[in-house]
Amino acid sequence: MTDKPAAPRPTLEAVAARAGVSRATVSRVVNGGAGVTAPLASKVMRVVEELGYVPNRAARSLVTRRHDAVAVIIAEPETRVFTDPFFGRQLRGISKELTAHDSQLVLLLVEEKSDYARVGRYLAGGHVDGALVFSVHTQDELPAIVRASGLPTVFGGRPDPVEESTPYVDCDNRGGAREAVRHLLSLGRGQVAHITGPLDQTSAVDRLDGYRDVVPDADAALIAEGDFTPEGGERAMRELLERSPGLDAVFAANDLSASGALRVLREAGRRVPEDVAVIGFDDMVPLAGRTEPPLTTVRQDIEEMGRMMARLLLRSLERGPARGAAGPEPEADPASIVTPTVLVRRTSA
Amino acid sequence: MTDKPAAPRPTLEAVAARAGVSRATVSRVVNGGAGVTAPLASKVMRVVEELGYVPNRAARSLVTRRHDAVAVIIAEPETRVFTDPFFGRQLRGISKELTAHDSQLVLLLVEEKSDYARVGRYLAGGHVDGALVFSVHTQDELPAIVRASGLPTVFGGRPDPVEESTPYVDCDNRGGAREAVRHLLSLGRGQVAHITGPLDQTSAVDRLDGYRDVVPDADAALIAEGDFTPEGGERAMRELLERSPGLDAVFAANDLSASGALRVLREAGRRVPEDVAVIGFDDMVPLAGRTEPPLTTVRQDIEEMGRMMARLLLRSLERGPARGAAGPEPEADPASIVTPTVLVRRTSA
DNA sequence: GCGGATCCAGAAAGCGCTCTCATGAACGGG
DNA sequence: CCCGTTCATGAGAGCGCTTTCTGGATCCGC
Repeated sequence: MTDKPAAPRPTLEAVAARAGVSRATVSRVVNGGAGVTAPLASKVMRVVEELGYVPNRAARSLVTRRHDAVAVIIAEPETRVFTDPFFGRQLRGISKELTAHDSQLVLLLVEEKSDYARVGRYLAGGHVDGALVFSVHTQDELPAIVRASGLPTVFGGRPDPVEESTPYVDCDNRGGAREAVRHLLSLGRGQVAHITGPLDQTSAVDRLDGYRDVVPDADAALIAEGDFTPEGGERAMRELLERSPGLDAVFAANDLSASGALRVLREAGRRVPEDVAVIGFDDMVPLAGRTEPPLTTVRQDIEEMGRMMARLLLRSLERGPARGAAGPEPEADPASIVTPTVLVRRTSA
Repeated sequence: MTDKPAAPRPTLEAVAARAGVSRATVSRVVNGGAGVTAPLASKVMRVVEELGYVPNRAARSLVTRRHDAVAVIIAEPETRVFTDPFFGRQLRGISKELTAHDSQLVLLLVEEKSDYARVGRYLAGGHVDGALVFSVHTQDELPAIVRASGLPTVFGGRPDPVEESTPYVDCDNRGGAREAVRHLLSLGRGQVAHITGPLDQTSAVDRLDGYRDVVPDADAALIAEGDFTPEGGERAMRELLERSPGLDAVFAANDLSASGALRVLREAGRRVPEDVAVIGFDDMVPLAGRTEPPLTTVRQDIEEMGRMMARLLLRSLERGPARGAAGPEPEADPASIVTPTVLVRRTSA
């Protein structure tokens, strides 16, 4: 009838008593064992094992002021978040890196502006050691809110404007776009159109810039604004066909728009790639390989980007969070990272 | 030159001093203000506001033994995790619900069996109040490990075997499958084939069972094993075409396999839906609406399932975690929830 | 108008841990 | 063989908070 009295988890005290040493010694052993003689250390370890002792994180961070936890903030109102495996892949990279450093991942999903205050409060509350923030919209208030917390931060995707103090990790949107357009040119296409993404996102702007780098004198009629959705891609493609019936290639700012473009081209009786070559961006799984025809696209290593974000953050944490001016070697802030992209050739171009 | 001395966050003590009351009073106000006279309370609140006081969670949980945090454990070796927006959508539902209850979401991504021990340790370490676990494989050790922690838990997807003590939330896989197959029958199809998922996952088994419920006497040649991937779907479809050339309908266990089946059917010169009707499962965005032709499929409300998992867990937390036998009203454990599915008709069937 | 019940506020004891500091043993040099 | 070091260990303070317990004021009924 009487249950076990809820098996109280063993404390440092308990381990110390059982091993016949002081709490301080057990603490030292648990934290790496520096300055404890081997025989004593192994004795303590045995007791730790035996009792199944696990340190109480709350007690520990109360005194160390470290939490071994970082917040991952994903702010995306509805669209894209998780429609697209993008964030998932990124999370995976982050998780791997954090786990390796014995840090926890606290996930904060933000959907509405009204959540911003909550996030700010949480960060200011000092429950985590740092933050990884996904902010893709220009003129977003989130970066400022996060900065106000004073927490070491790394952005995913280039924020706008860029602040020297907070590094970011992004793929080479501009370079990837250039490569895509150059490839279309190398195929002998003379009228390369571009379907942009929503231009309030830096990635969309950068891809457009890359396109312009290669065809600086492109007719404005060859550029149509999309929104990273299949429907937007369809709309843009229809526009383009009307304005520039002679086009023979399309570079879409992402795979989703490209899939929409593909559909419209098919309906219009244009063969891909014979009449019109198409290239997307992202190499989105499982979409890109399953379109009709399979999509040539620019791939970014999303998981690796996540891992880099975490690595960057952890490194700045090691150097002590927000160290004052007293720090001996200023040791430059870790710089932002731009990862390379690679053109994946399939059938559409 | 001299930086501000790192602006120490105000403590309860500071607020108390400033408001001219004791720490205890401030604590009471911060935690709801029960038993404090209105004028005093509002005075304290003003100071809290003024100083931007945020309680230190570590200190609080040290004494309350609550953490206002829930672990979300996603165990999927490579495949599917985040290739598929499934978990992302689920996370969103969970996040919304937890946020509303002021709880944190600690994400634990598990890739290999070797990570299981780490998870077990983390849970046993008592850093979270409960756990939400995604466990779809039969005979997986994870459920046992999680149960060993003694933490209140809710599973996502029916675990196998089911334990009375830990509820789960799943969609009505079997019922959804039945509806799909019945729909095919109602279209006048007489030879309905089935491409299964990997049969070590309960969802795949349940969908197969649903298929069998409707066509109990189906020829074994009409069933081919897939693995929830497009490639598996292609393989299975080819097999089926060879074994049962007369088939006129296919129910694929998920949209990904259905997309593979579609491709093989097209190559084989079978028109969809005229010659062969096809139905998938999941209503996976953005795939299902973009296949050729658009896929008829069984939709499950993933986000809602996530929200329900969180709600179930929070409810059992409110009733006190792992209350002993002394609890006055046993108040039945929250029961598992099976959410309904809905058939989404597009073009393929 | 007095005694007892009621209620609000404060004092103080920890929660489990880390870390500084003091202590004493072991050691080596003169 | 003694003294100054060095180094491993233990004692104890305290991180910021909640919560019991207690004191004192207020209120009610008789």
